[in-house]
Amino acid sequence: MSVAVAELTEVGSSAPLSLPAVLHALSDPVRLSIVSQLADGAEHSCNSLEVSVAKSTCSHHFRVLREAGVVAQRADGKCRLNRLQVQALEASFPGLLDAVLRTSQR
Amino acid sequence: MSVAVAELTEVGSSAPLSLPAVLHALSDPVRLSIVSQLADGAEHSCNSLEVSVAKSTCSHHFRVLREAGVVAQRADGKCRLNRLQVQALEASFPGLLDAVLRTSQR
DNA sequence: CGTTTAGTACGACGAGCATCGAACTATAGC
DNA sequence: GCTATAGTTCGATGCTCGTCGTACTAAACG
Repeated sequence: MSVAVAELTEVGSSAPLSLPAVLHALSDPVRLSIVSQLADGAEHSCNSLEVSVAKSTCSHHFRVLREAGVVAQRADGKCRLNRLQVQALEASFPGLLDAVLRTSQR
Repeated sequence: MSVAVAELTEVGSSAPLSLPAVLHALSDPVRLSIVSQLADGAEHSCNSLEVSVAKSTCSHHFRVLREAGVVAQRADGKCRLNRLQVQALEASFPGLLDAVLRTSQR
């Protein structure tokens, strides 16, 4: 079982982006909090975010977000920098991210 | 086991409306299809909608949608008429329903 | 090289979910 | 009253999910 080459440098930029998958990714409070903290447009490492779960659980949530195409991850030294896939989401589901962020950030 | 009185006339108009719950309700393809078919603003009975699952499964999905505050149900003769809770959703999560419907209806 | 730091992968566990068929309730029509 | 129609409720089943601890990988720092 070989791993896609792209996964080593950049993940999350070429998925079909299914609406149910995106909605499911956003339907968990922890993941919603992550997305909310990523909404400043900057890149954040995993542990620079405030999450209330164990490290492995956090990694799991990032994977769900990645596989749904909500976030992208980039290796930087010993950190992984995450950022919201704003443009891709906006292209597939215009207005959705804004609507979610507007109410979850409050 | 007594049933709440309100359930016989009207359900779904006084819930706190949690964003994760709404997103979860919308994250299932069958429920997304139901919501999409309800998007004309009219009331539809359960079996007037095109769903690909058994009657009991359909009933289950309507319950999830109801409990999340996405739809409301009203008894009418031997039918239950369902309608989208457009105003309540718009009040709590402005733009969300539009964003979801715009892409799921296509 | 050894150690710390950042994150992933792997089971494991318990809870929840989508699905079904069958039984039940209630309304409508004959 | 009987029957058909419309939904709900009730297990049961199998899958998925969120959570955790532990083990692992890889980069940085001494």
